[in-house]
Amino acid sequence: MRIATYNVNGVNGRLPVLLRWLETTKPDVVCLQELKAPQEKFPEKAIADAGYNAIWHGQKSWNGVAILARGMELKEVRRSLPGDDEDLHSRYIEAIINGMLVGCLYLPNGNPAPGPKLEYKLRWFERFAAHAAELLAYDVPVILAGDYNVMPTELDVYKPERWVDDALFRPEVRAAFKNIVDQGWTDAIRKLHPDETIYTFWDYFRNAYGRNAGLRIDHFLLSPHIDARLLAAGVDKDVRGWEKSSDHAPTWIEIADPEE
DNA sequence: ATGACATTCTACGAATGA
Repeated sequence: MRIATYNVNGVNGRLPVLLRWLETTKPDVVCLQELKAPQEKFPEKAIADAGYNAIWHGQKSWNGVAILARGMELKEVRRSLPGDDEDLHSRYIEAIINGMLVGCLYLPNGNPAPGPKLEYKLRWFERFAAHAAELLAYDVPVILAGDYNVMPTELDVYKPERWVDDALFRPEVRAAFKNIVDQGWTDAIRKLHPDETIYTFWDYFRNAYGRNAGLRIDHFLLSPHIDARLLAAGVDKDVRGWEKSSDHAPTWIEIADPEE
Protein backbone atom coordinates (compact mmCIF):
# COMPACT_ATOMS: atom_id res chain seq x y z
CA MET A 1 0.00 0.00 0.00
CA ARG A 2 1.28 3.43 -0.95
CA ILE A 3 0.59 6.46 1.24
CA ALA A 4 1.59 9.94 0.02
CA THR A 5 1.68 13.48 1.35
CA TYR A 6 1.55 16.51 -0.92
CA ASN A 7 1.42 20.22 -0.17
CA VAL A 8 -0.53 21.21 -3.30
CA ASN A 9 -0.35 24.99 -2.79
CA GLY A 10 -3.91 25.59 -3.99
CA VAL A 11 -6.07 22.54 -4.71
CA ASN A 12 -8.10 24.26 -7.44
CA GLY A 13 -5.28 26.19 -9.10
CA ARG A 14 -3.21 22.98 -9.19
CA LEU A 15 -6.02 20.54 -9.93
CA PRO A 16 -4.65 19.42 -13.33
CA VAL A 17 -1.28 18.67 -11.73
CA LEU A 18 -2.92 16.84 -8.81
CA LEU A 19 -5.10 14.69 -11.08
CA ARG A 20 -2.19 13.89 -13.40
CA TRP A 21 -0.10 12.81 -10.42
CA LEU A 22 -2.93 10.68 -8.94
CA GLU A 23 -3.46 8.99 -12.30
CA THR A 24 0.28 8.43 -12.79
CA THR A 25 1.25 7.05 -9.38
CA LYS A 26 -2.12 5.81 -8.01
CA PRO A 27 -1.38 6.22 -4.29
CA ASP A 28 -3.83 4.41 -2.00
CA VAL A 29 -3.97 7.18 0.60
CA VAL A 30 -3.10 10.85 0.08
CA CYS A 31 -2.67 13.62 2.65
CA LEU A 32 -3.02 17.09 1.09
CA GLN A 33 -2.07 20.44 2.61
CA GLU A 34 -2.54 24.06 1.62
CA LEU A 35 -5.86 23.58 -0.13
CA LYS A 36 -6.30 27.39 -0.08
CA ALA A 37 -10.01 26.84 -0.64
CA PRO A 38 -13.13 27.22 1.50
CA GLN A 39 -14.96 24.05 2.53
CA GLU A 40 -17.53 24.29 -0.29
CA LYS A 41 -14.93 24.86 -3.03
CA PHE A 42 -13.06 21.58 -2.60
CA PRO A 43 -13.09 19.78 -6.00
CA GLU A 44 -15.02 16.82 -4.62
CA LYS A 45 -16.35 15.59 -7.95
CA ALA A 46 -13.01 15.64 -9.79
CA ILE A 47 -11.43 13.75 -6.89
CA ALA A 48 -14.29 11.23 -6.86
CA ASP A 49 -14.04 10.78 -10.62
CA ALA A 50 -10.35 10.02 -10.13
CA GLY A 51 -11.39 7.15 -7.84
CA TYR A 52 -10.96 8.68 -4.39
CA ASN A 53 -13.13 9.11 -1.34
CA ALA A 54 -12.17 12.24 0.57
CA ILE A 55 -12.57 14.19 3.78
CA TRP A 56 -11.31 17.74 4.05
CA HIS A 57 -11.29 20.82 6.23
CA GLY A 58 -11.11 23.94 4.12
CA GLN A 59 -10.57 27.59 4.93
CA LYS A 60 -10.82 30.72 2.81
CA SER A 61 -7.52 31.71 1.17
CA TRP A 62 -5.15 29.89 3.51
CA ASN A 63 -4.27 26.50 4.95
CA GLY A 64 -6.72 23.61 4.44
CA VAL A 65 -6.05 19.85 4.71
CA ALA A 66 -7.60 16.75 3.16
CA ILE A 67 -7.23 12.97 3.20
CA LEU A 68 -8.04 10.90 0.11
CA ALA A 69 -8.46 7.12 -0.04
CA ARG A 70 -8.60 5.08 -3.20
CA GLY A 71 -11.51 2.66 -2.99
CA MET A 72 -11.44 2.55 0.80
CA GLU A 73 -13.67 3.99 3.47
CA LEU A 74 -12.46 6.96 5.52
CA LYS A 75 -13.75 7.28 9.05
CA GLU A 76 -13.05 10.79 10.27
CA VAL A 77 -11.73 10.97 13.84
CA ARG A 78 -11.14 14.73 14.18
CA ARG A 79 -10.66 17.83 12.03
CA SER A 80 -8.58 19.99 14.33
CA LEU A 81 -5.62 19.59 16.63
CA PRO A 82 -6.71 19.36 20.29
CA GLY A 83 -5.54 21.86 22.87
CA ASP A 84 -6.69 25.30 21.69
CA ASP A 85 -10.30 26.08 20.80
CA GLU A 86 -9.23 29.58 19.72
CA ASP A 87 -7.03 28.23 16.92
CA LEU A 88 -9.19 28.41 13.79
CA HIS A 89 -6.54 27.50 11.21
CA SER A 90 -7.37 24.37 9.20
CA ARG A 91 -4.14 22.52 9.78
CA TYR A 92 -5.02 19.03 10.99
CA ILE A 93 -7.38 16.24 10.02
CA GLU A 94 -7.35 12.62 11.10
CA ALA A 95 -9.08 9.46 9.88
CA ILE A 96 -9.10 5.71 10.29
CA ILE A 97 -8.45 3.96 6.98
CA ASN A 98 -8.09 0.22 6.62
CA GLY A 99 -7.18 -0.23 10.30
CA MET A 100 -4.62 2.61 10.36
CA LEU A 101 -4.93 5.98 12.03
CA VAL A 102 -3.77 8.63 9.53
CA GLY A 103 -3.08 12.18 10.70
CA CYS A 104 -2.60 14.85 8.02
CA LEU A 105 -0.91 18.03 9.22
CA TYR A 106 0.18 21.42 7.97
CA LEU A 107 2.46 22.82 10.65
CA PRO A 108 2.73 26.64 10.80
CA ASN A 109 5.62 28.23 8.92
CA GLY A 110 6.71 30.53 11.76
CA ASN A 111 8.36 33.31 9.74
CA PRO A 112 9.27 36.06 10.26
CA ALA A 113 11.22 34.89 13.29
CA PRO A 114 11.46 35.75 16.05
CA GLY A 115 7.92 37.03 16.55
CA PRO A 116 4.31 36.01 17.12
CA LYS A 117 4.27 33.61 14.17
CA LEU A 118 7.20 31.66 15.57
CA GLU A 119 5.49 31.60 18.97
CA TYR A 120 2.35 30.20 17.32
CA LYS A 121 4.44 27.55 15.57
CA LEU A 122 6.10 26.48 18.83
CA ARG A 123 2.73 26.35 20.63
CA TRP A 124 1.31 24.27 17.77
CA PHE A 125 4.31 21.95 18.12
CA GLU A 126 3.58 21.52 21.84
CA ARG A 127 -0.04 20.61 21.15
CA PHE A 128 1.05 18.26 18.38
CA ALA A 129 3.60 16.59 20.69
CA ALA A 130 0.90 16.01 23.30
CA HIS A 131 -1.46 14.53 20.71
CA ALA A 132 1.28 12.36 19.18
CA ALA A 133 2.12 10.97 22.63
CA GLU A 134 -1.53 10.10 23.17
CA LEU A 135 -1.69 8.31 19.82
CA LEU A 136 1.45 6.31 20.61
CA ALA A 137 -0.09 5.26 23.92
CA TYR A 138 -3.03 3.71 22.06
CA ASP A 139 -0.56 1.17 20.65
CA VAL A 140 -2.24 1.10 17.22
CA PRO A 141 -0.81 1.64 13.70
CA VAL A 142 -0.42 5.41 13.18
CA ILE A 143 0.95 7.52 10.33
CA LEU A 144 1.48 11.26 10.86
CA ALA A 145 2.10 12.75 7.42
CA GLY A 146 2.37 16.27 6.16
CA ASP A 147 4.22 19.52 5.78
CA TYR A 148 6.09 19.92 9.07
CA ASN A 149 7.87 23.10 7.97
CA VAL A 150 11.09 21.82 9.59
CA MET A 151 14.36 20.62 8.15
CA PRO A 152 15.34 18.10 10.85
CA THR A 153 19.12 18.16 10.24
CA GLU A 154 21.78 19.88 8.14
CA LEU A 155 21.49 17.06 5.60
CA ASP A 156 17.97 18.31 4.86
CA VAL A 157 18.86 21.78 3.56
CA TYR A 158 20.99 22.81 0.59
CA LYS A 159 22.87 25.54 2.46
CA PRO A 160 22.45 25.14 6.24
CA GLU A 161 24.35 28.28 7.22
CA ARG A 162 21.89 30.43 5.28
CA TRP A 163 18.93 29.00 7.22
CA VAL A 164 20.02 28.98 10.86
CA ASP A 165 17.87 32.00 11.79
CA ASP A 166 14.87 30.91 9.73
CA ALA A 167 11.76 29.54 11.46
CA LEU A 168 12.13 26.29 9.48
CA PHE A 169 15.59 25.56 10.83
CA ARG A 170 16.11 27.44 14.10
CA PRO A 171 17.51 25.25 16.89
CA GLU A 172 14.32 25.39 18.98
CA VAL A 173 12.23 24.28 15.99
CA ARG A 174 14.55 21.38 15.18
CA ALA A 175 14.47 20.48 18.88
CA ALA A 176 10.66 20.50 18.84
CA PHE A 177 10.65 18.04 15.93
CA LYS A 178 13.28 15.82 17.56
CA ASN A 179 11.31 15.85 20.80
CA ILE A 180 8.39 14.23 18.98
CA VAL A 181 10.52 11.71 17.08
CA ASP A 182 12.12 10.73 20.39
CA GLN A 183 8.73 9.68 21.74
CA GLY A 184 9.23 6.60 19.57
CA TRP A 185 8.33 7.67 16.04
CA THR A 186 10.24 6.75 12.87
CA ASP A 187 11.13 9.37 10.23
CA ALA A 188 10.44 7.05 7.28
CA ILE A 189 12.57 8.72 4.61
CA ARG A 190 15.59 9.01 6.91
CA LYS A 191 15.31 5.45 8.13
CA LEU A 192 15.54 4.04 4.61
CA HIS A 193 17.92 6.70 3.20
CA PRO A 194 20.14 7.69 6.14
CA ASP A 195 22.84 9.54 4.20
CA GLU A 196 21.14 10.63 1.00
CA THR A 197 20.36 14.21 0.06
CA ILE A 198 16.57 14.20 -0.35
CA TYR A 199 14.43 17.30 -0.74
CA THR A 200 10.65 17.74 -0.90
CA PHE A 201 10.50 21.52 -1.55
CA TRP A 202 12.20 23.89 -3.95
CA ASP A 203 11.14 27.52 -3.92
CA TYR A 204 10.00 29.35 -7.03
CA PHE A 205 12.86 31.86 -6.91
CA ARG A 206 16.20 31.78 -8.68
CA ASN A 207 15.72 28.47 -10.44
CA ALA A 208 15.89 26.63 -7.10
CA TYR A 209 14.61 23.37 -8.62
CA GLY A 210 17.05 23.52 -11.53
CA ARG A 211 19.93 24.07 -9.07
CA ASN A 212 18.51 21.47 -6.64
CA ALA A 213 18.54 24.14 -3.92
CA GLY A 214 15.89 22.36 -1.87
CA LEU A 215 14.63 21.55 1.59
CA ARG A 216 13.26 18.37 3.18
CA ILE A 217 10.22 19.56 5.11
CA ASP A 218 7.47 17.04 4.24
CA HIS A 219 7.70 14.04 6.53
CA PHE A 220 6.18 10.75 7.56
CA LEU A 221 6.33 9.81 11.22
CA LEU A 222 5.43 6.16 11.79
CA SER A 223 4.34 4.40 14.96
CA PRO A 224 6.17 1.12 15.71
CA HIS A 225 3.44 -1.02 14.12
CA ILE A 226 3.76 0.81 10.80
CA ASP A 227 7.55 1.05 11.06
CA ALA A 228 7.67 -2.74 11.15
CA ARG A 229 5.77 -2.82 7.83
CA LEU A 230 7.82 -0.11 6.04
CA LEU A 231 9.04 -1.27 2.61
CA ALA A 232 10.08 1.87 0.71
CA ALA A 233 9.99 5.66 0.83
CA GLY A 234 10.71 8.37 -1.70
CA VAL A 235 9.83 11.65 -3.39
CA ASP A 236 8.13 12.11 -6.77
CA LYS A 237 10.68 14.77 -7.62
CA ASP A 238 9.80 15.03 -11.31
CA VAL A 239 6.33 16.36 -10.42
CA ARG A 240 8.00 19.55 -9.15
CA GLY A 241 9.21 20.14 -12.72
CA TRP A 242 5.73 19.97 -14.24
CA GLU A 243 3.99 23.05 -15.62
CA LYS A 244 2.04 24.94 -12.90
CA SER A 245 3.51 22.69 -10.18
CA SER A 246 3.33 23.32 -6.44
CA ASP A 247 6.63 24.33 -4.86
CA HIS A 248 6.51 21.00 -2.97
CA ALA A 249 6.85 17.52 -4.48
CA PRO A 250 4.71 14.54 -3.42
CA THR A 251 6.43 12.33 -0.85
CA TRP A 252 5.43 8.70 -0.25
CA ILE A 253 5.93 5.46 1.62
CA GLU A 254 5.10 1.86 0.77
CA ILE A 255 4.02 -0.42 3.59
CA ALA A 256 3.29 -4.14 3.70
CA ASP A 257 -0.17 -5.46 4.48
CA PRO A 258 -0.59 -6.23 8.17
CA GLU A 259 0.10 -9.81 9.26
CA GLU A 260 -3.04 -11.73 10.03
C1' DA B 1 19.02 43.62 3.53
C1' DT B 2 16.24 42.96 -0.36
C1' DG B 3 13.82 40.53 -3.70
C1' DA B 4 13.40 37.01 -6.70
C1' DC B 5 7.88 33.85 -7.69
C1' DA B 6 3.16 32.33 -7.01
C1' DT B 7 -1.16 31.88 -4.62
C1' DT B 8 -5.65 33.99 -2.78
C1' DC B 9 -9.48 37.63 -2.58
C1' DT B 10 -16.53 41.51 -1.56
C1' DA B 11 -8.87 41.89 -5.48
C1' DC B 12 -6.72 45.91 -9.14
C1' DG B 13 -2.40 45.84 -4.16
C1' DA B 14 -1.82 43.23 0.10
C1' DA B 15 -1.07 39.24 2.81
C1' DT B 16 1.12 34.86 2.91
C1' DG B 17 4.35 31.51 2.05
C1' DA B 18 9.34 29.01 3.04
